[in-house]
Amino acid sequence: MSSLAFNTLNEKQHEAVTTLEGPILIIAGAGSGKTRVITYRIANMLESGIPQSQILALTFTNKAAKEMEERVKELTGKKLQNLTISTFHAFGVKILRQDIEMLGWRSNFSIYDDVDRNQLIKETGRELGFTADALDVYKIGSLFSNIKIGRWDWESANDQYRKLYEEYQSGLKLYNAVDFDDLIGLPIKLFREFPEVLQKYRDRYKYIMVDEFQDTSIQQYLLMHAIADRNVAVVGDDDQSIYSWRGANYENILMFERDFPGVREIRLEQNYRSTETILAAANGVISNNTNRKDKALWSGNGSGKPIEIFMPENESAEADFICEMIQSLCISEKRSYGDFGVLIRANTLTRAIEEGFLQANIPYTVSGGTSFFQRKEIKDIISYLRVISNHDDDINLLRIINTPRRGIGRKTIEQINEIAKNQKCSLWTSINALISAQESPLADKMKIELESFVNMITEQRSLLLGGKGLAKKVRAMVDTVNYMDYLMQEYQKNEKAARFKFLNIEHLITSIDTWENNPDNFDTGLYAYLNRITLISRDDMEDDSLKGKVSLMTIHASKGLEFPVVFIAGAEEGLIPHARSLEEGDGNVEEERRLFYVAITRARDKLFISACRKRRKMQNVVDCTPSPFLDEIPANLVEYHEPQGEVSDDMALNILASMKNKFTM
DNA sequence: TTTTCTATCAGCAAC
DNA sequence: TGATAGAAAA
Repeated sequence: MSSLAFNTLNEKQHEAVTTLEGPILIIAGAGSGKTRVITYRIANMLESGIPQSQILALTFTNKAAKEMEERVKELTGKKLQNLTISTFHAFGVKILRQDIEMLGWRSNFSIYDDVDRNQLIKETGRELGFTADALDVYKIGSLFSNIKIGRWDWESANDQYRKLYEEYQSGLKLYNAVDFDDLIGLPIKLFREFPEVLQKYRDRYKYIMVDEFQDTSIQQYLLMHAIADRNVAVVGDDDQSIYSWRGANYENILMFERDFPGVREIRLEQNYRSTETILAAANGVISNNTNRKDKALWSGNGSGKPIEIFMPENESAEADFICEMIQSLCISEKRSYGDFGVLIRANTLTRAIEEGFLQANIPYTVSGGTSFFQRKEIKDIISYLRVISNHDDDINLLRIINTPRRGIGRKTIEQINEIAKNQKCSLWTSINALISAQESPLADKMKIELESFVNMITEQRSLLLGGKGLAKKVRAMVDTVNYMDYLMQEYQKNEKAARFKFLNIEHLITSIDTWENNPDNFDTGLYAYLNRITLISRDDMEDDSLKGKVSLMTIHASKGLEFPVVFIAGAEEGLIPHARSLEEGDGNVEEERRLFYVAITRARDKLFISACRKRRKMQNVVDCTPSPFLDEIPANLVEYHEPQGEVSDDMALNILASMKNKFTM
């Protein structure tokens, strides 16, 4: 008898969980128990005797992958050593580490994130003699990305950057590095050119699942399609497609039906998450979209409380409002801080709200934005590790060669670069050539500096690559390079900042420690660690730290999550829909609406929305209008709190007191 | 030649 | 507000 509690599934869910053979398309509305269906389905496969090694589940975020794995582990009580649950990108890395040598890279290649990529574009562009205004790396970066993911081609794009693109590509190869888009693109290339490699994967994976299918790009679809035989289950919801700017293409659903004949479609339409009020609001909004599959999402959770819309004077009043609400709900409804999610459209909006939290002493975590791993001090340390593991990684070498300051400045680097360019070699090789050259153009002093840098890296390499205890060794390395002294010196005038950065590094080392002591982790080497962290952009390093804290994040980052109480802050025209999306055409407005829909449907019990009347933008204060989407919420579900005009402090306190009263009843 | 200081510019979403 | 490029100072 199966130990799985199938009786807790509804009829449709049950169908999805027990249909293991053949292609299926699961249309899963918001809150319809999608994650549950996927985890039960995997557990069911395992119970039916399908070996772990044959199962491949692809997700969008690390968070989702991790959560899925944990839930399957709970359900089955098994060790999951051979089960592959990973993000598309992590799966790509896995393939490339195995076989990238066939494409001319070495298997210890570095993975460049956007910052690294833009840096490389800038360097390459300068060499090619682009002027500063033609070298908008942000734009060029996204152009290149769009080319790589197959959204644009050179016919339609701006040709003047074509040469730069080619140089950029050969730069990557020279430095033994790949960028994020390559993590999907190169495996496809590998499969095309070396069918025997593809066959390995086709032989292994017999059951494939894809989560958030509406957000997969054409390339990701192709990667999946290359491996898949016919037992493929894709799960998605076209109303929650919010990544078209990253190449998501909901026409993949049509392609899927074409490429896999006999698709069985299963619709999950019962929402288990939200109150009827919240769901009706969401449905009211999304029904304004023309381009969608019609759906009848319903909830049996009772009508619940009305949605409240506030119009604070400015962003700091908004922050105060959110803080007050959270604190009064903690008392009146015995909520804990972990019950709240505060959602925003753009990372720049976090500041005011964070300040509010700090002032009110409310514990919180921010995810997305300048994530932990994007912080300068963390990137520096990671750059050391990357150069230690891959000497030819020029971008990371440049980052650290003079950090902390070693007196190796622009002129010296130019000379190194010159040699590298002439010899078509990496900077590392070029430095070594300079050191051992008899007649060198460099001053002796510089030679000594460079030599000690090279020796330090080489020494660290032999230390870090052998044996156990990575965390300890990293700490020793940080000491060896005197990084802490460097911080103190650089931030003399701002001791707080220095202390903060100091702590971040401690944090990093602790996280390495927990990582290597995790019993589920069999490879605790440096490569494995670097492998893992390049793909983590959100701070899902410590799960337990999330408990008891208010979550502050972008709407994009909130996908797949839920909170008992949700605040949507900054619901203003120009933010949602974002001003940029209006410039680009009306398809984008529909995506903005879907984004707003995703935000609403994160809420279980109660939803607050706020739209400021004025907001600081850059240096000046701008008048704001509420988002037009607010009018699309049926009026009977909403309590509007109109602005009172200028409110004196006394009055504000009174209003607060009465609000608190209302919630203590 | 390298470091430090000052002025200027620009800001959507993420693996 | 932060990052970055160019100018002045060491």
